[in-house]
Amino acid sequence: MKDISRAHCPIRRATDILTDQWSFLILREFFLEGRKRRFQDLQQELGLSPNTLSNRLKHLENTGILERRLYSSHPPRAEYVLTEMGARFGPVLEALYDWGTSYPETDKKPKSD
Amino acid sequence: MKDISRAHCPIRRATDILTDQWSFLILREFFLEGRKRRFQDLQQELGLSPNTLSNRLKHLENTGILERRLYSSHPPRAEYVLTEMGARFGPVLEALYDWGTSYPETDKKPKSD
DNA sequence: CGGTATCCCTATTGATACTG
DNA sequence: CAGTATCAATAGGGATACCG
Repeated sequence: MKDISRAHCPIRRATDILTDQWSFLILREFFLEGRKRRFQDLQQELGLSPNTLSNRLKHLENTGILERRLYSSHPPRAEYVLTEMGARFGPVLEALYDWGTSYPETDKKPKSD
Repeated sequence: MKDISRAHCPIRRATDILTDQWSFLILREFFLEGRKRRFQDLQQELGLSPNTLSNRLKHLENTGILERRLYSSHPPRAEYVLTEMGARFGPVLEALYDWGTSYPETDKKPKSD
């Protein structure tokens, strides 16, 4: 592994933004389903409450990972798209996917402590 | 990006285990500082309270990512080491490191929403 | 359709003191 | 040294109803 310094650590910067229950999974939808996602799409795909989704989307917007585009307000039509920074997140998800794939499903149980 | 299905998604498996504030950063110490870490090392390196560290270490132990080795109880001497599964986490941290490196420090502020 | 507004619950975290 | 015990604050999250 390359030189990772603790001061201003890039991993710390990443986890400060992303370590809630949903952010990784929201971003995953953009790589799995398409670059443009709508509020209702995400809600159905992920099965989370609208207020939670709203909070997380705003957070990802404020941190420059997603961009919100409002096309009409009546009826409302909004789309969320990955920014440059958001698009660069693909390799992280791939690495996480690979790791998760090799995680044993049965002999160790997540969240059971 | 490869085929990522939502049912039994490996990324979901990963985030179920790791999306708290500290787990990524604890694991990072094992790649940055060495494969064997002691309780006090981690506490000083990360600057978290002992109960929080204790909780997270137990969680990582229960999920098969770290192994705890107790060598003597008086004075106590314990070491935490990466399991096979834990060692495979390196690429994820590297990808996250790369992403974090390209994250702009100034124009967008994490955790400020 | 794309959200807000409430209400409420729980997990995570910090601070601090203490123990074998 | 390696934790545990308490106490308390707070952020994340679910459920539900509602709004423009």
